[in-house]
Amino acid sequence: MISRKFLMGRGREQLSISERKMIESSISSVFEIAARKPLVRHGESLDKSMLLLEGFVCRYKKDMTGARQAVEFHVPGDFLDLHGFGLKRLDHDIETISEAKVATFNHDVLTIITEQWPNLSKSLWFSTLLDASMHRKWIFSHGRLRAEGRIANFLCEIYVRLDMVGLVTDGAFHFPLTQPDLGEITGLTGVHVNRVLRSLRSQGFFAADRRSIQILDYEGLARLGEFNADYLLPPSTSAKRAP
Amino acid sequence: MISRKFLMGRGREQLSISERKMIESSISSVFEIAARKPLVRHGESLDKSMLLLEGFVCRYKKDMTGARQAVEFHVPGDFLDLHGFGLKRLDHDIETISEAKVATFNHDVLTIITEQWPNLSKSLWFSTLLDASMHRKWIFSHGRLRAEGRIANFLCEIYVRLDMVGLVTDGAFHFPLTQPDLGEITGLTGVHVNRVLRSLRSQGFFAADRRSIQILDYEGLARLGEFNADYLLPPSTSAKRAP
DNA sequence: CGGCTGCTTGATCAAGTTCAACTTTTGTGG
DNA sequence: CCACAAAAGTTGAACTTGATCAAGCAGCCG
Repeated sequence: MISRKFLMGRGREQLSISERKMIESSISSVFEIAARKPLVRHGESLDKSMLLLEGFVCRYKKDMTGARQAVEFHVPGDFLDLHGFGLKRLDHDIETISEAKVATFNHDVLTIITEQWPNLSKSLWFSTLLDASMHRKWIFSHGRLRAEGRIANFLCEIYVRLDMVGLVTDGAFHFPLTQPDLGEITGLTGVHVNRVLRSLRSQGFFAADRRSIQILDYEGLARLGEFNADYLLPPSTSAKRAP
Repeated sequence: MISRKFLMGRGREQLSISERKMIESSISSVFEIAARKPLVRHGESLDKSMLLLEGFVCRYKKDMTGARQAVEFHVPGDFLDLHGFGLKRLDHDIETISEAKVATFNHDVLTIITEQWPNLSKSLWFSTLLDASMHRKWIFSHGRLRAEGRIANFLCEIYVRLDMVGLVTDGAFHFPLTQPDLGEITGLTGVHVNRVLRSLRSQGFFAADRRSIQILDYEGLARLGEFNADYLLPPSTSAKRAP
């Protein structure tokens, strides 16, 4: 079922069988795309929205010099540009970080959902509210935390979000981000990310090999990064964290 | 009409007469509140949402030490906690900055709107998408701009948003924020805000008396703060900016 | 193989914080 | 309305964080 990870990561209301079927039948196409490719460019007009099925994707705003600030990091189960359904165009770019698999939903089908499927609509709205909640956490992180805290905070976020969609095994997960990527996310330079990562690694908070990370001390990272998963409103069945 | 500023600031779709009447009749109460008072505390469960009619309000996340990071600044016409309708509880606090006047909407009435008034629902959803868009601009500002740029950027934001709801006259507007307030918004200390403000003032970008600001060089501030009002998706009738 | 990108490390520099002191303004109670 | 306390505004000096500049090394892709 294509919507499975969406329901794991973003679903909070119970959906009926017919509602799930409606989601599945709303999909207009599924495609794969290589790493480091643009999915949406800011300002272009949109007539469909994309659900990420596999891989990692990031949204970016560019500064005057072309340097990028990431504004959201996406894991499987996330809609990538559902905001585009309401706004019709985006104020930022969307690009893959790893190779990815994506399902698309035409906006005219989403319009039918908003008109005839109130419970599903609410679920879509809810998903965009979660995006906003994640945005607020990033504002907090960038405004109040020092480099070490920001990085610890982001590691906690991705760990918890990947765990929600079943992509963490024994505290470890696939993590193909480069140090410059982390810099674009945390508002630091790649050089400084390098120094902080090493310090965190040497303190035993996590271990990393080429393309994956294992979290060794989630509690410690959460303390450093002042991280609390409540902002994700985790499904009530498991209000606990830190598996 | 109580929803007038909402329509000026957040309305993008044409609403019918009956839809406007529905909004007006959905209001359950209107109240006034003093400056520096809490409106919503994080985590508390919500059964109504508030529309700001007059005054300034801010949303905050607190760090470990109790220091606050503002995550959104609200002007008249903004819903303050519409996100609470979907999320049922907030991850942050909402507090008045000035004295304020607020209209409340019970969630059961909003539920009726989502079930029976698709066009109105979309308008409410759109308003929360604009909040997310503003959040993203703050992430960019905090992640990529230096102190001077961040402050210039915020001054542009508030100037444009207040202008949209008709609260700017000859480039001037009521502005009761203290320098520590600006620090909580921009992620800087009050001391540094002081130095930067003075530098901007002495360069002729704006003038300030006790409780108001007059923007003298919007273009210059926008350049400094890398500000572009597109992210607010201004009503198409006036895609122009910088009155 | 060659070149690009990322990773690593050191040295220097600049931005912004912290601490401290003092002045001005604002709000409150008598 | 005045006195006083609390908060905001201002300024300087020392200090810290992270950026910038620079250089060498290691993977990876074509």
